[in-house]
Amino acid sequence: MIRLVIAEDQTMLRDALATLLSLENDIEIAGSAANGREALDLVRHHKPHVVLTDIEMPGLTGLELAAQIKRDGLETRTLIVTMFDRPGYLRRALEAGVSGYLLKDTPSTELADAVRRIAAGERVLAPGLAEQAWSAEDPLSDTERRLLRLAEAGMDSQAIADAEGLARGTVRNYLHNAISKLGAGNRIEAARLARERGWL
Amino acid sequence: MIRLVIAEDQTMLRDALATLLSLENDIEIAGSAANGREALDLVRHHKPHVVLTDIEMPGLTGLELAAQIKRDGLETRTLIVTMFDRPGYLRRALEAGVSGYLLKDTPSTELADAVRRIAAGERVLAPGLAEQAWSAEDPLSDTERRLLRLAEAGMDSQAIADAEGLARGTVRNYLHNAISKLGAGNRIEAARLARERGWL
DNA sequence: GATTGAAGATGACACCTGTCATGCGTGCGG
DNA sequence: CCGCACGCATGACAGGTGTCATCTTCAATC
Repeated sequence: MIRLVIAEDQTMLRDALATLLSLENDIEIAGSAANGREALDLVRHHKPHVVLTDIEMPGLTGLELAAQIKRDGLETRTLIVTMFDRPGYLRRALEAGVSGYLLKDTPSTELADAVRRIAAGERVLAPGLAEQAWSAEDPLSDTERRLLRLAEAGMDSQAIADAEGLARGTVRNYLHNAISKLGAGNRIEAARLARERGWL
Repeated sequence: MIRLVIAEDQTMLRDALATLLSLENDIEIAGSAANGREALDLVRHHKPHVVLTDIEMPGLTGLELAAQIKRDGLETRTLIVTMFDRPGYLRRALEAGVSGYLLKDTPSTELADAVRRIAAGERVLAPGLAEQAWSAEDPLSDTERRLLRLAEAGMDSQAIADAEGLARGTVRNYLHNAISKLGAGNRIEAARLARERGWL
């Protein structure tokens, strides 16, 4: 019997997946969580064989959840199920030590099978994503990424500088670096490109 | 027996919902589609009592699907299930003549009930969204909306002017109008605000 | 036919951005 | 210890942006 914890912030999908998987004879749902923090508590308490998790969740992302489970030294393996086929995400997922990475447009019939294979110690990757994973390294530094996110929200250089305790000119330097690394023409395009590639 | 067609572009959620709802004794899945065009074909062919559809789908959106069903004079009622609680969406949905509007973080247990009530001719709205619907009218003109979308992608005023056959100054005037209507500080913030409210 | 109003254009001004050269500390490997 | 990269800052310049007053068309309306 495979013990499974589900973490997914969309209630409807979470419920549906739980119902679906509980129909399998060899899978038992130990619990389901609407955010990463709850999921971590459930994993620590139930020590399931597999945790099936979304990436983008309030509080703690699925990637951070996976990393924390590793750090705790738990045996629980992580299966990421996400909407995004952005190259950067898969790379960061593998670095976080996940055992599987599927897209939300995988047929649900393959899901139970993926859970079984992961419980058995195999690695399951969405087909066609494997090579793409190492295609382009994320060129952004942490600071560039952080400032780009603020710029994306519409803050001007001065506002970003105030928020980050930097000088206005320094903010523009960082954004300039990000823009040129990404081959963009301005901060808006840079943010868009970075987001498309999963670097934001 | 309620005949139901499902339209949802995420395979996993589509499958899961179909499985879930087919467990109900009084509901029968006549078909499921991954985009609006397919859904329209299925509806025209099967004439189901209810079509459960996402909004954002490739090709034909759920709102356009609902409007087309009305135009065809079919009896099929539409139930929108979407991620977004943007006020503009609900307003446009009601204008398109839908019978129900639920969010994807509704518990899936309420879904079958919503389908039944819609089949019975009732109207089902996500709680708390009802009043919000008419809260803020979309203040943007079509041109402002179009130019704002281009600006959002990172194009500068000159590039937008070239693309739209306008003068650079005119583009800036339109964006200025959009910015001030939305109470934003610049075009980036304006685009973000408009998108959050469902006006883009 | 005169009036009104919307859509688009122009020009001017202050301010913001992108770019680049340069300077200053701090820490780290040789 | 020296050098040197790195993070951060400064100043300057060209070009982009936000704002506003004003003008021209052109179609709708009275």
